[in-house]
Amino acid sequence: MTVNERRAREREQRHRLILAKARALAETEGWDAVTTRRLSALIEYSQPVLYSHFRNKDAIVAAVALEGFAELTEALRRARSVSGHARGALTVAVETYLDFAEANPAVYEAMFTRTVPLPFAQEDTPEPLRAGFAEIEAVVAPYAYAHHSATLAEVTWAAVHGLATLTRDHRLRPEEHRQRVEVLVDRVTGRGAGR
Amino acid sequence: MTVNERRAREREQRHRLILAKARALAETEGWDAVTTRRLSALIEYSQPVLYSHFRNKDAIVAAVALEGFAELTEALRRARSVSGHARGALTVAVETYLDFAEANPAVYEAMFTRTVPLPFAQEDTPEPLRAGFAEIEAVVAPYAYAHHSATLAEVTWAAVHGLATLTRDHRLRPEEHRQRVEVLVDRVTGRGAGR
DNA sequence: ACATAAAAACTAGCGTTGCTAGAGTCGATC
DNA sequence: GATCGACTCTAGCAACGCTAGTTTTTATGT
Repeated sequence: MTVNERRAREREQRHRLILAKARALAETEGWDAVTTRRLSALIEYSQPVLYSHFRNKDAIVAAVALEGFAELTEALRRARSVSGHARGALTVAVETYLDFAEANPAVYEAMFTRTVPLPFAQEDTPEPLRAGFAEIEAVVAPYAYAHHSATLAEVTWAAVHGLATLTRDHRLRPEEHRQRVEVLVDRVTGRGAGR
Repeated sequence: MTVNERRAREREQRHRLILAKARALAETEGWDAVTTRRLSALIEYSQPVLYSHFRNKDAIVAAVALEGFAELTEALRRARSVSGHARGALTVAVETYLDFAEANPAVYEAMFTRTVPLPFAQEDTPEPLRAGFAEIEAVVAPYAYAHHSATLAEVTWAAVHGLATLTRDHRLRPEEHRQRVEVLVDRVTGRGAGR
């Protein structure tokens, strides 16, 4: 059975190679450049090999997206573990999120814009997605007050996600980035009236 | 010269027909179904006719997006004119925005997700876009406090836009929609701490 | 009324896309 | 060393956005 084990290992390796090449190509030239022909050339196999690993091209994008969720979640977790008191923690979390989106635009696009139908907010939500939301909830929980922390987490997530996409599409004034983060943190923490 | 005038009128009519059919098809079957062949069949002309009206397919999507901005702006303007005091006005504005996104998913996709490069937040921003942002700014201005109203407007826009897209992609708990709007309005108005 | 020139719309086709059927090759096992 | 199964490749399909070149239509001048 050791032969089959080696084969499985090699398949696994090639699986990761496909995702790595797809991701790299998407980051450098955009997702439109990620065609099955170019991708198969990059991995040095013929096109049909791709289809022995993934059902179709969308499944490749979805796999890259899932990687992205795991990485973003890990970045948020790390940020939360090193930052001190609560308000600073929220600022760091927001900046971490926005930095990730800016540093990995293609991955972020796969996660949200290329709207691959990943199951969210329901029974069969993949663990990385659930964990990512839990990170956001943890960092805003101190400010939920009368509301549920999950609801505040959803609204905060929406705001940060909105900033990420609108910034990416150059629809906000670039020089005001810092102020926007400040306003966002102020309002989420309930310091809106400037007390 | 009256002949040319008639021709220009007919061209204008066909121009609108193309946009109307493209929009309708996108809303019923999604933008992937809007191919140049299907669209040309719908307007009962051959494909090249499309290219005498628009540079390419993306230009058609962009034109639909611009229509959408004008309509959304008008909806916000109307909402603001009928709603009473400021806090209620913000709630109505948010609901109007989210209703528009939900009622016209394909148009909203053209406006934001199909990231057609429309010039934003700079010199040559088209009027409908500028006017739309002005509507948002007007409704949040009373709560800017120490900050600039434009900055609060950007953050608020991001939050509402985030809610619109995350809701569309089923990434938020559907039954909590109302609570999210309430939390959002609370925080934007600076009532976060529950005063 | 008819010929002519210009304007408009069509047919046909190019290169590229995602995906797949069927042929071919390689390697482990008896 | 032959055989059979697993794996990979070549070749090609239908559909895509877009365009060159031809045909048809339409307004004008005699």
